[in-house]
Amino acid sequence: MTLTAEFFARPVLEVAPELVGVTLLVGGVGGRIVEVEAYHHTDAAAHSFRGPTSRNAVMFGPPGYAYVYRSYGIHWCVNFVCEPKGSASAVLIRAIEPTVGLAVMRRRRGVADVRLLCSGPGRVCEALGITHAQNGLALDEPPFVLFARTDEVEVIVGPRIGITKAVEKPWRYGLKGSRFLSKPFKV
DNA sequence: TGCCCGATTAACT
DNA sequence: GTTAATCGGGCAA
Repeated sequence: MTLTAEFFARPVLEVAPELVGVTLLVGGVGGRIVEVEAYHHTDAAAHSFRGPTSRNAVMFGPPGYAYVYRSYGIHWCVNFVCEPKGSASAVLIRAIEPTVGLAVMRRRRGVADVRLLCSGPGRVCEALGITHAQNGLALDEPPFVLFARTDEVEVIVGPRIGITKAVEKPWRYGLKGSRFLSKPFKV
């Protein structure tokens, strides 16, 4: 079962934990999402907090689209836009358990260790070949494919990583016990 | 226009 | 543990 736009047209705090365990492929390469973070437009840490700009325009559009931005001038990071159009809320994909296209991902990343392929938002984009070229593309059309969870998963919650505003909000979600998290969750 | 800083990563000591 | 790489957004002047 693949995910469609309706899946994303709900509150971001509801969608984010449900993305843990979902399989993401880009151009036939990817794996199971094990870590995400939610960003809401009323949240000082969100790019959309200060209103629309050319960079974050996709966040202000309809749900079910990819928002890709450049991080620290070096890396790409990918978000899935949620909620009704205009809410400007999205889920950052922070880590994936690589399952499909291991050889392609190893070549793109230049590392052999499977645990280092997709454990971090910049690493996910490099391994899956996501760049500015995918900004604004629909998540239910090629090159994107999203497969719904097939089993129940246990999701753990904690504060988000790498931000300086709204640090206390527990809007990071992870797959319990996964070896592929970007950082461990505090017990 | 200029300056500071960031939803990061890898390579250092 | 610290720091360089590298650039666009946001804000002050």
